Amino acid sequence: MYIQLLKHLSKDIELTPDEEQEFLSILEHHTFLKKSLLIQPGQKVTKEYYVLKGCLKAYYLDKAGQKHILQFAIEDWWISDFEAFFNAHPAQLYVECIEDSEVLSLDKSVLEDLYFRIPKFERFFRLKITKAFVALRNRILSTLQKDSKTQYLEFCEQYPNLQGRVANYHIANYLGITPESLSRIRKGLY
Amino acid sequence: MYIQLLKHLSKDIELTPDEEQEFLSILEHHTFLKKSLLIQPGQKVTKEYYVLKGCLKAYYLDKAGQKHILQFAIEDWWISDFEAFFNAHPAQLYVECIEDSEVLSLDKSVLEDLYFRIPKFERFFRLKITKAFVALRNRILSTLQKDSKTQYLEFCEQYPNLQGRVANYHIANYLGITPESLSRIRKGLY
DNA sequence: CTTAAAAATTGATGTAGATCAATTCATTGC
DNA sequence: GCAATGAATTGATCTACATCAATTTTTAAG
Repeated sequence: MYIQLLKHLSKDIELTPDEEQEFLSILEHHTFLKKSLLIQPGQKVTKEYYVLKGCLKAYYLDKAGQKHILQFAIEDWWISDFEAFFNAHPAQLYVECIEDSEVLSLDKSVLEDLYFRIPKFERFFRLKITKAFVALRNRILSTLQKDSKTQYLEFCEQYPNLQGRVANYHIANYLGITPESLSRIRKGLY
Repeated sequence: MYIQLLKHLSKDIELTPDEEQEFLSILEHHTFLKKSLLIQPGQKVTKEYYVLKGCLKAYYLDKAGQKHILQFAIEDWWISDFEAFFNAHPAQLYVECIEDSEVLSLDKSVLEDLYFRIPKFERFFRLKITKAFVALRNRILSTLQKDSKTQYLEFCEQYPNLQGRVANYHIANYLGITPESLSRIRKGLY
């Protein structure tokens, strides 16, 4: 069942079968329908989610009512309002299913317990957050440096599994441009 | 001498005097003149730097020869090409002193040794990178959401110690706008 | 103090991408 | 299979900020 997740862990740390079992035992399995909200602004965020199946987005709704997508997540990705999760602040983001989805949830306090018992997991999540940091750094470099067309092409290259699966207006939103502009970019104008 | 740094550590972890000494013992002290390069593209990056005194910037030079500043660092900040440092890739960034500076360097392999001996330090750097991740997330949210004027005002609010100390054209570059535009923003136009 | 170099400002003009308003195309539920 | 709703496209116009070209102000070095 969770071979996928064990393989995911093994990319960064080596676990004994017992440790693997211990990790699996602290996860909870959930299924959600499309449009379900896993997180809403104001809520306490005690969980982060590993996607077994489906597709989700994390977005911010600004004062003017504009959505801004910060992250997508499909199979084998983690998603949450990480700011809120890490700092025990109220959520600022929505996390919503774009497709019917199946996820495993990991509770913060249970995880912190685990860190003390098996420091290897602290290492795992340090490495994970480090990669996320690098990805964001590169995203900022892109926005500073590249025009929208290049950013779109790089997005398609970097996330070939999202292109086609996620609506174009979502991608446009993620890239910080309008659906109209993205349409023209895809037509080869600009 | 390094009270500042010990205080910095104590914000996130509690150390015994022995552990504090052990940490200090693995650091190296350096002084650099303004314009010195601590890191250049292509180099191996084995160190991250804690700023005791002075001011530095980390920037990327794109194919068109344009600079893009990703980070400033003043007293009590860490700086490096973190992508290269974490992933043992060749540097993509320059790290350069904007002022004469005094830094402590921390070597990656020595640090990883330390993680095994004292897992508390793995925790410390996990928390550090987590905060850096959150800061980047908020920076992306800003660029998606806010006009240049708002971004500039927020920059001044968030880094009151940098505003005034760092040249405006550096700040403009960091924000991804031209010095001309920043000048007009500061004049109240736009 | 003087001069050169670096930084900031100002004005005129250009442009990528936004916005607004239809229109067409695709998907979903009945 | 047909509305109805959601998504994508197209065209006309607008705007925040870029670019280019001087000019002025500030800083630093001899």
